Amino acid sequence: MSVQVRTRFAPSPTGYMHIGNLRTALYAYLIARAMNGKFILRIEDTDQERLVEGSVEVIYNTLKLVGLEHDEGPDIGGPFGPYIQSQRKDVYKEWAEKLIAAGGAYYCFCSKEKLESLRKEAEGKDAVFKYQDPCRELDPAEAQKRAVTGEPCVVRQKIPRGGSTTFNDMVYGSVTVENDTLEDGILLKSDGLPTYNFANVVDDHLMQISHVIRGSEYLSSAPKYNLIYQALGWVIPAYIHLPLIMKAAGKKLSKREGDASFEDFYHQGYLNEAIVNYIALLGWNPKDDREIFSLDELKKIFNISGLNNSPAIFDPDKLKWMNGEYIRKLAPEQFKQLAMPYYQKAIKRTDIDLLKLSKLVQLRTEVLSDIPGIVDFIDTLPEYDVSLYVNKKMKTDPAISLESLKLALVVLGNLEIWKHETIHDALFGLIETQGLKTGQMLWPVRTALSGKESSPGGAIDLAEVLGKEETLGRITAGIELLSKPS
RNA sequence: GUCCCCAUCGACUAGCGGUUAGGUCACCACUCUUUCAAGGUGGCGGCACGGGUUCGAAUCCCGUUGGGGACGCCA
Repeated sequence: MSVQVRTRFAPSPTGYMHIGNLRTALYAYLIARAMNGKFILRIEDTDQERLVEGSVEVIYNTLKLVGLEHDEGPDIGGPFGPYIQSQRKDVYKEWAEKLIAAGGAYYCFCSKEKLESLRKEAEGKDAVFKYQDPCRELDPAEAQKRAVTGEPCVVRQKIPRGGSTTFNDMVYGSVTVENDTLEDGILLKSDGLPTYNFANVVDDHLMQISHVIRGSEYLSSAPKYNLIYQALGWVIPAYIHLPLIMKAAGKKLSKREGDASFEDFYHQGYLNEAIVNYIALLGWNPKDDREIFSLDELKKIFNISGLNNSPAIFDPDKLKWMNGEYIRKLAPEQFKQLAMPYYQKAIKRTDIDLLKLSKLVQLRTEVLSDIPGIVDFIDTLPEYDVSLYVNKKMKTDPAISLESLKLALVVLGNLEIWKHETIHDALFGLIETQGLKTGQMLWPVRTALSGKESSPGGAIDLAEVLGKEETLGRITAGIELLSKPS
């Protein structure tokens, strides 16, 4: 039996693309691709109150940015459309009526206010409100009559009394729940739109979704959905529930708690490839020791058996490391392109060879937003203390440094051609003739040029990038600083 | 409160009855080196606890503890 594998990503347009959501999308996509199936995008906008304008675009943009191309969806259509739930109202109504006819649901005429007050009352008793709906016992024919005449009502699921429901999950195995712990949840709201509980079942069936992939927060309600499938005589899809991604300290990863959306990371200077790679490994592993995977590679090797079932904590440190790996792999020109906006923030001078600079900065960048801090000395020499010239390992102190700088100033001043090689030869010539330790010359020069404890490159690199004039100026400034009586 | 799920280094994880419990991040040391990075080498560090089952348990079962989730006219 070879049924077409079809997976879907079904986000609600309620804001930004959460990292956990993205990972769900990634896995759904990878499972589809690995099994030669289709990946469908469906927008679950049945809660009109939570809609956030522009969030559908965020979803499209994010998926596009990270390369998760869908085969069917609102924007590109497909044989099972519409793919936006708010446009499928009639479909849900039709199936709700069929479900009622099949004995799997009933009309409920209880008011929202009544339920709310009952719920509030229960809260005080340290127990959770479980509603015994009198409408469940209504005569179906009469109930239907009332509904048809326009009396406000909802449709509730009719959970069988007694017994238990078991379902199988490809990650969690077999899960059994006593029916009596389940509630007669609302399937169709009074505004005629379905709740998730109903819409996802109807759409997954109608859109022929073979593998339902979603976060494990749905694990405990999955039996309810199965009851609907059964009542309607539908084939139950394969379930793949995913462990949740948490923040440190056992807190759920959320927008409130910090930077948990894809956009945030993206704007901070994380590369989308690195983000995808990192989250792919949060809850899945390839069974070997490799960790760096492109999306194309993942498409080939992703398999459900590598899925993990315990919650994972999102580790920003490891993401950072991985991002650094991706940055280092970039071609220098590519890096320069990506770094450009950050250079523009920190460097106003126009005489800097940014490609040369990039070669120095690239190795030292983990996140693109590090860049301004790395190159902040380029435009203007920071004020620094004489103590920077003291370095035990380099065997330098202010006195030696002063001598070295004076010598360097002359030799470099005489240089006709200003490039790495000539600067190198000039300085090393000096080191040899003066019998200096390498560091005794190079450390003072590097310090004078950067005014910083550490810099993206050594003395020669910095001199080359800064240019002759600026180099001589900064060395002169260093000499002045060191000549001042302390 | 009720129900469901989970449990290997600080973090991500490999392990699926017999391993010196492996890898990666982080951390530390050393090394390379004209700083810092990057690279190389090494180190630190773990099977939550208690019972079983078994010749033998990280691995199987039960309980405890801890963590997470669900219990909305949210998804």
